[in-house]
Amino acid sequence: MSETATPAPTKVQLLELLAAIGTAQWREFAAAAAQHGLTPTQARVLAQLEGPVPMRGLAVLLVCDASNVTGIVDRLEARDLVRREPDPHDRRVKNVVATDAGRQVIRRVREEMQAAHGALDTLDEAESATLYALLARLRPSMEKG
Amino acid sequence: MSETATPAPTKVQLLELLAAIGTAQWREFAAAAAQHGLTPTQARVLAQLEGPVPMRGLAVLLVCDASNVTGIVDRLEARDLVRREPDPHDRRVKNVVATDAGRQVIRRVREEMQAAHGALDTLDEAESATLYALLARLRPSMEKG
DNA sequence: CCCAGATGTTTGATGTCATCAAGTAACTCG
DNA sequence: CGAGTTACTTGATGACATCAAACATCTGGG
Repeated sequence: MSETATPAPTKVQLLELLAAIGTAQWREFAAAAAQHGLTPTQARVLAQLEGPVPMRGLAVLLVCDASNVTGIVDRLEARDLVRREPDPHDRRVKNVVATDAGRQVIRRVREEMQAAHGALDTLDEAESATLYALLARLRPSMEKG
Repeated sequence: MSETATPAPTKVQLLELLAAIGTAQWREFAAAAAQHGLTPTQARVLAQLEGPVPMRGLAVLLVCDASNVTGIVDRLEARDLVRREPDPHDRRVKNVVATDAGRQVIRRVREEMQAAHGALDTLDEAESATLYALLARLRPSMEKG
C-alpha cells in the first residue's frame, strides 16, 4: 500500500489542512454574504430559516447567548428579511420567519457559494463518495466530549 | 462501483459536510483558547508567531485591516504574551514576537485541540493519505477567483 | 386553584473585532 | 531634495459576544 504518491500525513498536517479549507470556505461565505449587504452571522441566521424558528432555537443553532439573537434579528427585521410572529401555543415565544426577500437573498448567497467551488467538479463520483465517507467519520467526534 | 456503502454525495452535501466540520473545528479552537483566557483571534495571532512578524504581516495573515491589528496586539501585549520590537532595517515597522508565556499558552491550546480529535486516530495510514490527497485538491481552488 | 420555579425574550453594560478615514513618521526613487 | 508610497496608530462607528437583571408566561406540586 506504500506505492501511493502521497505518504501518510501526520495528524497535525491533516488538522491544518482541514483548518485551511475551513477558513477559506468561511471567507467565501462571508464574501458572498457581503455582496448582498449581509454579515456572515446574518446570512447564517437566514440559512437556518427553512420554517419558523423561535428565538431560543436560533440561539441554540448559533451556539450563542439568547440575548445576542435579539439584536441580530432586530437588524434583519429592520431590512424586511425576517419577521417575528407570535407562537400559537406559547405566548412567550416569538417565531422568526424569513420573508420572501429574505429567502431570495439567502438563495443567491448559496448559489454564489457553489459557483465558487468548481474544484469539487474535479472529483469523480468514486472520489466524492470516498471523501464524503471519510469526512463523515470525522464529523461526529467533533462534538463536545 | 455501486456496491460501496455510500452513494455519491451531491456537491451541496459535500459542501455542507465540510462546513459542519469546519465550524465544529473552529468551535473547538475557540473553546481551547477560552480556557486560557484568549479570544479566538488572539489565539490565531499567537499561532502565527513562530518568529518575528511585522504588524502589517499579521494583517495580511489575518486578512483584515492593519488598524485592527493594533488593538489585538495591544491586548496581547498588555498580558505579556507578546512584545513589539523595532525592526533593525526599517524604523517604521514593529515586529511582534511571542514571549515565553505566549509560546507556552499557544502550545497548550494546540495540545488541547489535538487531544479533542481522537477521531483522526480511527483512520489508518491509507485512509489518512487518501483523505489528505483529496482535501489537498480542494484547497487551492478555494482561493480568490 | 395557586404559588414557586423554570423558561423565553428583551434591555443595559461592557469588551472584542471589524471597517473606514485621517494623521504621523519613515522609506524610496527620480 | 521633494513627491509618493508604506507602516503604524488613532478615532468614529457598527456588529457580535458575554453577563446580569427585568419581565411575562408556562408548569407542576400542594
